[in-house]
Amino acid sequence: MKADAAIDALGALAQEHRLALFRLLVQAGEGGLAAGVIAETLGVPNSSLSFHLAQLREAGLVLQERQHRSIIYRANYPAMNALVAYLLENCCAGAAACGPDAACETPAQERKSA
Amino acid sequence: MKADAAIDALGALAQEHRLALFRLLVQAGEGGLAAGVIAETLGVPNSSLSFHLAQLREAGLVLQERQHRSIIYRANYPAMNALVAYLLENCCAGAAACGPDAACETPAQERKSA
DNA sequence: ATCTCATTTTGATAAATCTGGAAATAAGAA
DNA sequence: TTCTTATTTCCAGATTTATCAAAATGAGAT
Repeated sequence: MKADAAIDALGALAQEHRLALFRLLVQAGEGGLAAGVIAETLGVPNSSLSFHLAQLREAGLVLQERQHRSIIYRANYPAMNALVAYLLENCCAGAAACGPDAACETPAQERKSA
Repeated sequence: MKADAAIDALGALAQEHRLALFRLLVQAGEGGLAAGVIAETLGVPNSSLSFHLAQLREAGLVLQERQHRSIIYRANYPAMNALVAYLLENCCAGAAACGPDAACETPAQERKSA
């Protein structure tokens, strides 16, 4: 992952409605949710929600697919994984000094290849 | 972690210089780096860097400590861990459907308690 | 073809953010 | 104290972002 992509993704998540929206999709799983359902769940006007969905989609964090009359959105898990990996890259220069709270313990290192 | 804190952290990271700065500190490890060293490394004017350091500090992502004439900044690893955990919370509603690229495999779940 | 529902685009306004020089502050050195 | 170095605060302007009603689009249903 390149810096620009990470900035886009982080910026997309750094907003009240979009963060709630993304977490909603993350928790919804592979089935995803229709735009209208999301708007109602979050209590956001359709036009605003559409704007935020577009931001997340342009950032690569969500995928969209038409299903009958609705458009289904779902979280792009690999993209989220790549973002986390980017943040933790080369954490602590590999030093053992990272400690248990350092976020760069073994699981995080594995995440790099995801 | 609450939504507001996560938004602050994500917003702090969603900027070219701050993302480079944070990653620099993450890779620098517990020793941290002086503000001046960071400014020179990133090629950013002092006043701008100070602004960005303050953003990251207010978001809780970096810690500062005076050392002689310099002020040393270092990454707040537990805060970063909490942010990642917040994003992955209740991923896929615990369904096995997450798959290998779902970012919510076992290591991610462990992250929640960090 | 027409009707209806679901979603997106438009457009205008309001609010927040980034930038960097100059001045101010903080703390050790001479 | 005075000098020097390190960092932050102030300021103004330029850029980006959020909001949402209204109009436009898209795709089944009748």
